[in-house]
This record gives sequence, structure tokens and C-alpha cells, in this order.
Amino acid sequence: MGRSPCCDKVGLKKGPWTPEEDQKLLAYIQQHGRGSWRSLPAKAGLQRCGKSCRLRWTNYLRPDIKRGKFSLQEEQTIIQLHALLGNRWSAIATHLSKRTDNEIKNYWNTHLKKRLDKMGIDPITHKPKNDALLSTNDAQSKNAANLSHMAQWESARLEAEARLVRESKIRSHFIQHQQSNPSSFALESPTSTLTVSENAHPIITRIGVSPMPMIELVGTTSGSCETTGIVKEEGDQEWKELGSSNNLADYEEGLGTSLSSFTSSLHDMTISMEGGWTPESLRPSNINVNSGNIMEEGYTNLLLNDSIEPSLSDSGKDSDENSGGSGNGRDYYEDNKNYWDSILDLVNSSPSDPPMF
DNA sequence: AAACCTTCCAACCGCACTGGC
DNA sequence: GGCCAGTGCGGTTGGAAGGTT
Repeated sequence: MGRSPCCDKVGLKKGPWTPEEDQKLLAYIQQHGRGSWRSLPAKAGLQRCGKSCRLRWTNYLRPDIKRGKFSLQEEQTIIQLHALLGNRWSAIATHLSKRTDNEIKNYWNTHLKKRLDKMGIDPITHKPKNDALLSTNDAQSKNAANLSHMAQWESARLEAEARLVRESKIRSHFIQHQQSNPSSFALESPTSTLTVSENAHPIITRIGVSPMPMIELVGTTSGSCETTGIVKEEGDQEWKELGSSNNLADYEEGLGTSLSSFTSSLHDMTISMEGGWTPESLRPSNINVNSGNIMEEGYTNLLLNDSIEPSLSDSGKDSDENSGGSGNGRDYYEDNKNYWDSILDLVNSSPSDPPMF
């Protein structure tokens, strides 16, 4: 027996939402909370199915959704996370502040995927498409010489998977914990909810300075998952504990950006790619996020700026904006070329079969 | 100016998963 | 253990908007 439809679709409206419908949904949720999606439309006076209401709220009406153009940093993060996670949009969205999985998926499909394709990179495997042009001998020697890179990437991917699972468990714990501990507070990102306990005693793991507030969510040595958050913005002298009354409001928004330690794990992976891969190198305390590395600054920057030609960027204005302010346009172009050469070396060094990811 | 084409994204669809009964 | 409701997720689509011929 198949599943019954989520709702009786006879007489229910489909298609674009009108401002009036938006207002009804918004007003109802603001007044009553979400509750059951199935019963919500009738209560809110909407001729929609609950699923449609949920989608409209999740992808459009939520007050904490950021809309509009993606920043370079966001694009960079999407590309990096997609390289590791594939089309797991919800997982990627968890690590992009205020962006929904749907928006990220659309942006990937309409912009980033095409950009990769245009550059001759397979958007699925993130590998150059011209591998088939190599001679058999070249391919064999290349594969043999770089199996370790393959293993490194696989380690990176597995590490990412493990962290996602861990975070998911932590989130589940937080939600349960919140129900029995009113003193904790909840933080919602567009696709996930995280609750941080006010009374937890954290193990502070400093992971470095980032342009965005960084947070590391850590467990206790007992493994009981009593967890809190520590943030430190660039310029701050001290790490601040989330949950203390003075800091919460200031950092709630930042938390949406940095709820997870996954970004740091990405740094782990990319940085470790250069200097060898050891379990020790994966420890957050051993990470210097300011270190340059191919994946983070080369591959993604190139993708983000592939349309920039030397003649266009010689003015220096664009290049400064896109390269973090270093060098003139031609230097930037040369840097990009070097980055591309580097990343081609890196990607080419992986066996072509099976795919890297 | 009109027809056609392309791009983009909000919304839909269907499957998977989870938890309650 | 099986059924079912509720929800999450990823793939796909419809049509509006903009661009090109």
C-alpha cells in the first residue's frame, strides 16, 4: 500500500504565493508558532497543503533568512563543501549562515556548476575532464604516485561525514536537553536548530582567527555532551562564552554563521593536504587557519573569478576586491593562473577511477 | 516591436526517515 | 513488527524575467 498523500489536494491552491497568503502564514506562525503543518493551513485560513506552507516558511518567510547575492566567502564555502559532501544541500546549508538548502542548491545549479563546467572541471567529481586524454602510461604512473592523495581526500571526506553525524547527534541532544532545561537557549538557522546550555562547562578548543566569529562546539571529557559555545571575533582579546547574558545577543547572529565546527574541519583537511596527513594534524589546536592552501585560496578563488581577464583587472579595483587586496590586476591574474596550475596538479594527482568523491 | 531563446528560482513532487501507536 | 502521520531532503519543473535575433 502506498503512502497516503500529505493532504487532500482537491480545492487546494498551488503555485506562487500571494502577499496576502504570506501575511496570513506569517501572522499565524508569529502568534501561535508552527505546530503541526498539516493542521496549520486550516487554522491560518489558507487554501494550501501543509507541505506547501512548510516550504514557504522554510525557504522564504522565516525572518532569519538572508536573501540576495551570495558573497565570495559563501561561494567559496559552497564549492569546498560540495567537493566534500556532494549534493547534500541541507548539510551544506547548515554551515552557511541564513541560507536555505534550496537557495544553495539553486545557486549551485545555476551558477557554480556551470562555472566549473566551463572551466573543464567535472562538477560532480571536481576533477578535470581531460583525464581521458592522458596516455595509459601517464595515467598509471600518475595514479601510482598519488594514491596517498586519494587516501587523504577520502580521509577528509570521512572526517567531514563523521563530524556531520556528530553534530547531528549533538543537535538531537540539545533539543532534548532544552525541553528539560529552560535555562538553555535555542538558536535557529534556516535549516537547523541548535540549543546551547547556559550551565555547561566547556572544553575550550581554540581554532584560530577568522573574519567571521568562530565557534567550536565541544563535548566534555565524560562524553555526556554537556556543550556550550565559545566565540572570538577578530580583534577580540578574549574568547567569550555563549550563554552568558551579556554576550548572547551580540553573538547570536554570529552563531548563525558559525554554528558548526565544520568549517574548521575544512581547514583541517585543506591545510593538511599540503603537509601530510596525520591524525594529529586534524586536531583543531594544531590548525593555523591563516595558512595559505591550494584548495581554499586557489581552487575556489579561481572559480569565483574565472571571468576576470587581465585587461579588465589591470585597474586594480576589481582585483583588490577579489583577491583580498594584494597586487595589481595582472599579478592577480598570474596568481590565479598559478592557483589553477596548482589545483590541476593536485586534482590530477588523484586516480581517475574511481572518482575522487 | 515581436518572436524566440536563455536564465533563474520558487515551488512542487516523491522518496526516505523517524517516532508514536 | 507493521502501519501511519509528520517531516526532511534532493531532484525536477513551470513560468516569469531578461536577453537576443
